[in-house]
Amino acid sequence: MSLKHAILGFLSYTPFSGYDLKKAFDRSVQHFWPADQSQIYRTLAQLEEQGLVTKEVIDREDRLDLKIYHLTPAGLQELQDWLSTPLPAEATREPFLVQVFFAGKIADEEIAAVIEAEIHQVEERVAEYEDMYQKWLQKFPQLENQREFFFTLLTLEYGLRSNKTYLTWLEGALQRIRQKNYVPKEV
Amino acid sequence: MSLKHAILGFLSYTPFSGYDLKKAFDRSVQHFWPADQSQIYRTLAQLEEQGLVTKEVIDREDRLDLKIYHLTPAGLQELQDWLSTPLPAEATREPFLVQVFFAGKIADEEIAAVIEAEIHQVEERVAEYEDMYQKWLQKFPQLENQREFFFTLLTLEYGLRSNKTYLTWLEGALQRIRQKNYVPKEV
DNA sequence: ACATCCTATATGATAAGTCCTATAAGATAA
DNA sequence: TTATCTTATAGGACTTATCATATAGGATGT
Repeated sequence: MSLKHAILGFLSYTPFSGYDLKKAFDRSVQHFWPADQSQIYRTLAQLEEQGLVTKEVIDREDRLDLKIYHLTPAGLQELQDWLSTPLPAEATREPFLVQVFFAGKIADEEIAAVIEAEIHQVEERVAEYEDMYQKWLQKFPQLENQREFFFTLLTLEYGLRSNKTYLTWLEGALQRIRQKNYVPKEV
Repeated sequence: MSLKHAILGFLSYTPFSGYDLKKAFDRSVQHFWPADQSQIYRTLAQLEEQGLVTKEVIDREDRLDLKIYHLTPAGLQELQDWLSTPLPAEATREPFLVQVFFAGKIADEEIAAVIEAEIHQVEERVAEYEDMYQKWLQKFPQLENQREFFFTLLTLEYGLRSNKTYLTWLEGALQRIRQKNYVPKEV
């Protein structure tokens, strides 16, 4: 489970409430590790049980208690162990490829429409990443901890590159379907 | 759930037993939709309840009963509806990117080793896909239903292209880490 | 004044998938 | 002969994640 380690990762920078963790996920790793709000709270409870984080309860009189989670030394150790251990080959699930795989069962115009819809989604994603990347590039020279942000930017760079490749493939596929050119390419 | 639709997809070609479905998954879509054996049986039971498949029980005397599943007209309709409906943007989970994202918390040599391990995995995958692709290319001219196989090959082509892009990114990242060059690139 | 949104935490139900194990018999290898 | 592999189906326990909903107060807008 990476959610656990992603939470430890965020807490390794600064303590967080569950609520702020959710916002941190949505702002940064959402594209490769989305996190459900309720799952964050449940995972925090687990991490506390395991002694990897501690809970600081802040009594705010009128308002609800605020719960701030802190990384423990054991938590930092667990994070670093996980970060430096290669993961077993994962199985990505890509339902869109399942659609393409069985597209022989529907008409060309139908699969073409599905591919077009996918192209629009990917184009939006690429534009969004491009935007994020430019913003980071501008901020970068003034940053302390450039090494830390380098890794953040690496993941964005991956998002950009992989989605651009994806887009190229999608566009090529669409073209070949429209031309009724069902002959595979030499790759 | 795509497993349901992938099963309907296979059954749209020919009836299958649960056991043979598992083999079909492992031979073809395993890289983008792996299927657990017990889940296949459970999903087949569900599909039968929903009237999308029918079960033919073959009594083989000494041996265990063999259960062959057939697609119903409703099953074919469900498959075609699903195939021609664009999917909502999915959230891919990529634990490796989580590792890279938080790699600032470990030493360069440690993250470099993790990246190297990933490179090896991806190289193997690319070699495997290249092999599969060449085999298909040779078979292709003699095939009937070239259009159907075109879509199969498209997914393989995607696997090749995306993994090659991934490899390029991994190698670039490794190089920059080794050179302690933490400056982002213009993308 | 009323509605809606934001902050903030949390539970119940369900879905999807994994892992382990059980059962049963034929085929193959050492 | 014994062990392992392949064929063949299936249930139990568990994990991970999602969705809906509940509670509670503050802030903002119309």
